Amino acid sequence: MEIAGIKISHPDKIIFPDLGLTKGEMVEYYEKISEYMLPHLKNRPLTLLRFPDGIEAEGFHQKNVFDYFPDFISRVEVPTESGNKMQFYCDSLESLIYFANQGTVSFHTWLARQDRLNEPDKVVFDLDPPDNGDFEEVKESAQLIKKYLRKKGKKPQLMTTGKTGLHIWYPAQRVKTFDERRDVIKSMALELEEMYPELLTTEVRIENRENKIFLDYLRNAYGQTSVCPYSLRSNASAGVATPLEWSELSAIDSADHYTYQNIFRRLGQK
DNA sequence: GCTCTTA
DNA sequence: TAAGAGCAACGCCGC
DNA sequence: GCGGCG
Ligand SMILES: [Mn+2]
Ligand SMILES: [Mn+2]
Repeated sequence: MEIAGIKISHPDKIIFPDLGLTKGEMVEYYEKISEYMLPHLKNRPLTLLRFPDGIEAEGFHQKNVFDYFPDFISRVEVPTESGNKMQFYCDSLESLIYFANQGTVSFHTWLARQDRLNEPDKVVFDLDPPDNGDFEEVKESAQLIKKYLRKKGKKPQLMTTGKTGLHIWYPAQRVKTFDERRDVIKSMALELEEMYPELLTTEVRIENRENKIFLDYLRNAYGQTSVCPYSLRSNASAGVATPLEWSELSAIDSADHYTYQNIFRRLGQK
């Protein structure tokens, strides 16, 4: 098996046991989704979530390039607390298929692009419901946050994460650093928590969240990542992070409404 | 998935 | 020859 | 400075 010039190893290996979904099928998924996904990946440093032995085995995160990565993988030097690291991004079908063949199930991207690492072009509010949380409350929270952001003149967008939560994000001009945006973003999150105290919490410590939805505004910082649109997720249903129109939200009953199995039906009809 | 270390 | 380890640590928060 | 968190 060969896709985009990449020789696919062990195409019959099972990656998602509950669905019987194989590595070959996963790679084909990323080939088919590439026209939708690549624009979101382009120029954004990445964290790969790799499960070479399937999602029920131990996986690992990867953010630094391995020596054996081929030359066509685009590199970017990233300053960190512990020194400069050579990281990478995905800007072609070839690299997307290469990463998938490496056992990558999920792609998590920066909110800033490779050429200006400290100036985000997106602001994200990540809604993380508690274990056994009610998805209807996540939907309600998303609508309330949408209304709040619109009142502030923003253009909030919606995405299912493919697991249990939703993302609400809006585009930003690359004129401020993460640090320069932090105070405003944090005060919006705190105000939302104050407006809807039954629904939302910004408590970092789980034991203080009282089973409310964690309004995770902390993604909006240097070096942090969140799941990329159209990435598969490492859950049994092979959920897909799916951008939605706001009008579609009422008809959705879970964050993994769209999956490997039905995402192309949706994209076909759009 | 792949490499490197150690046995 | 094979088994086992490593592969993210970073940035933030609140204490 | 440290543990917790994603
Ligand atoms: Mn989340
Ligand atoms: Mn989160």
